[in-house]
Amino acid sequence: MLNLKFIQDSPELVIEKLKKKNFDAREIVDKIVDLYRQKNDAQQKAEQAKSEMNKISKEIGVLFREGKKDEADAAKARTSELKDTIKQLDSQFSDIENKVAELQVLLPNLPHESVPFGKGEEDNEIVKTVGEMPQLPDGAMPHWELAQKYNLIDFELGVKITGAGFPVYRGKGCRLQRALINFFLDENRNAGYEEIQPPLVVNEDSGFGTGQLPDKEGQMYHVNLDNLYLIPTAEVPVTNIYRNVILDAKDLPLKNTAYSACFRREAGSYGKDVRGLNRLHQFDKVEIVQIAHPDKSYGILDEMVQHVAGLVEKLELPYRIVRLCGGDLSFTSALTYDFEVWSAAQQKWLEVSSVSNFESFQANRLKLRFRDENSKKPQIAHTLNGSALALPRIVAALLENNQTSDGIRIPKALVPYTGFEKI
RNA sequence: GGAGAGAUGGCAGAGUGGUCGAAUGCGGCGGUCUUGAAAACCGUUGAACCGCGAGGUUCCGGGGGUUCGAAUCCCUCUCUCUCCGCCA
Repeated sequence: MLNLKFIQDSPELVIEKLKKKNFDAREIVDKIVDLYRQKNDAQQKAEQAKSEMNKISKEIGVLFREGKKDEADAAKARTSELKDTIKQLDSQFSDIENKVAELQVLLPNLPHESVPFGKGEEDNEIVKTVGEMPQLPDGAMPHWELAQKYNLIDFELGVKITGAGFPVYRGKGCRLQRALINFFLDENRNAGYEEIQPPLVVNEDSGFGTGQLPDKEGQMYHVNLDNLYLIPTAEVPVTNIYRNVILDAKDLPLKNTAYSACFRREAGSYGKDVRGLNRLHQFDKVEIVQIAHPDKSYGILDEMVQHVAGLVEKLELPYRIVRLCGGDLSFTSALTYDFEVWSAAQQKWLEVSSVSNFESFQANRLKLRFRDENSKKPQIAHTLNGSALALPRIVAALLENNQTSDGIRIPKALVPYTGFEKI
């Protein structure tokens, strides 16, 4: 969420910048500014009254100790009115504060300067395209047919056991999965990321911290009985490691990587692009997360983009990097680069990674701060994350792009992990 | 699932109605000493909000209550730990 003082100080800037996200913030911002003033007013009055009350209470204490009971009782009489006033001002203050907090959470993050204007996908900016699109042999198949032909993935079985979007992998399909996970984790570790194995289920506070709650509740599976949520990405538990933490500036940037299963309800997205591995309710992903000094976060974003590009290149997949336009940018992100790989049989670009700088948006919610030697006060850090990488669409592209008349070729970098060169 | 205990500063751990934002120890930071370091000694060391400032307010798991006054008493919720049972 955006910092209150910042909204108060530059309301027009907030409104102007959010236009790029096609978000009309005027009404909310105006209300916040107005309420903020009221809040401070109530706070000052309440604090003044409390200050007086504290003073009297202390006096009474002294009087009692000196045995001056009568004087003490007289002083007590003076407090009853003050008590009522405090109660009233306090509730007024907290009412306003709650309202402000409710409104504050409705404002999306401000987009970065470089974010292009636009409504949706079609307005995203293609930063670069790398690699050659393969010419497939006659009779080339989409990955769901290949998966069946080589007995790698059974979608029907998943339906039986759970439902659509929960595929069952088997045999070499499983080994390919494990190979990718290990490959990604090793590559990330070599790039300085510490590996984490987080819980796959999180509480409400964690969901709020990274921005899934309260607004996007419908996207997560909810365990009603315990009021816990299945994670939609390892970003949630990993970033929440640092909730309510004050870090030392010299420890920044902090780099973590984690493999996890991810669970997404994907409500409302049925029908389109859900064939095969294109969109699942459960999938595997290796995530990278960084906690950064605000001055460094954009340099780090570039570094993360470079790192992810390296992974895709080692897998020999044609890809492109896309800078999301304002309309396609997520609620929490300031700048996002999507990685899309070419799925040769589907003749489609598939998103396999999303690398974002959230600046202080998540950190504000998380109360994630760091202490600088120069500044006495802790300040809010920046958070970034990206997929490195999400498996299903990588698998889809690998199967489709590398199919030959006598099997599916495994990219060289992956062979030490799979233990076979061909499926 | 049954029974019990507990939640205090970065950590450990005192504190059971008033000068307690909180003893003490460890850790951190600064200094003295030293060629340097260790040890020892001295000092210092939480956060949020309001205010131009002086300063003020709040925070001892969350919420509510009693009281002039609550870390301390009462109610309630949550969480953690221990033992037993079951179990990967």
